[in-house]
Amino acid sequence: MNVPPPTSPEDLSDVQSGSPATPQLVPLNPGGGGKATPPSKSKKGQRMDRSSDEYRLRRERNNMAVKKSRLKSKQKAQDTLQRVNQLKEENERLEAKIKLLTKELSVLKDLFLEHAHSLADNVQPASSTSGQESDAQ
Amino acid sequence: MNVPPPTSPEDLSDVQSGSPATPQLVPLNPGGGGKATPPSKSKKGQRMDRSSDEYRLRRERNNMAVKKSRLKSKQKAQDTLQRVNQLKEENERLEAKIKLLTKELSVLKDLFLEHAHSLADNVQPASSTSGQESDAQ
DNA sequence: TTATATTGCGCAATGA
DNA sequence: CTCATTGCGCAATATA
Repeated sequence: MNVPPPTSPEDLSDVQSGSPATPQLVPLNPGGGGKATPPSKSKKGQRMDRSSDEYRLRRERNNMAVKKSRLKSKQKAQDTLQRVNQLKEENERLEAKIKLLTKELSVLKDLFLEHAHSLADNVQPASSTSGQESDAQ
Repeated sequence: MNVPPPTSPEDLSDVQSGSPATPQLVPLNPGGGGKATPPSKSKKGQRMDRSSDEYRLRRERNNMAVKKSRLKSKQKAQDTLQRVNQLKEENERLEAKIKLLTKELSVLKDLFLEHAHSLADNVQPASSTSGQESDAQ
């Protein structure tokens, strides 16, 4: 994802002032040769001067983009966290409901058993006293 | 948690040196005032030279700490994401169970009604033909 | 006060 | 080319 300076990390120096105005910048020449603003400006391939307004503009834009991206990232993280809480709540709700339903079922089954006994006492002697059932996974 | 420079966001820095030999120096004078470097040598209180080995050491350590901290942060985020999936799964499981229980309940209730009708036909003439019930929230 | 942990920010390389 | 991401270093803070 990131490639550390493969051959030579030439950059450096900047340090600018945060508030006032003293962007007195540094010269910094590329090769040392004469070409300052040659005819064919191949602005690519070169590290570009930090003084160039082209450079400054690009930097500022990137800074904005970075800020935006990070904000977005942070937002997403927060949303995810919120989602966790939401899901936890819903989980509790569901478990409560399960508990309720289970209890209701239990009551009905008991009634059934009771009734079965009545029937047994009245019409049938006794065969098997089972009223169990298994729970599904 | 964090306190963004309320009055002046002075920061800006950077300058990463790829090569060991770098900076020649950056004076950096306070503004004008009187106490710049008080009588004795209070190595603190000032911005410290970037060439000091003390400085370099501190920087390197901080860089390590930053790296560590960010790694940790990233880990946590990932865990949170995983937690979301886990909760979503459990939620589905619970909903399935609810569905099952609801169905079971429905069956039992129908049996009850059926039975009730039988009883009515056998022992009781007829009172009310209602077999409705409401569902609890 | 010192040491480490967090956080915001700019830079540059790289991905889209 | 422009914008979005991401690793990294710096410095200001926050914690310990």
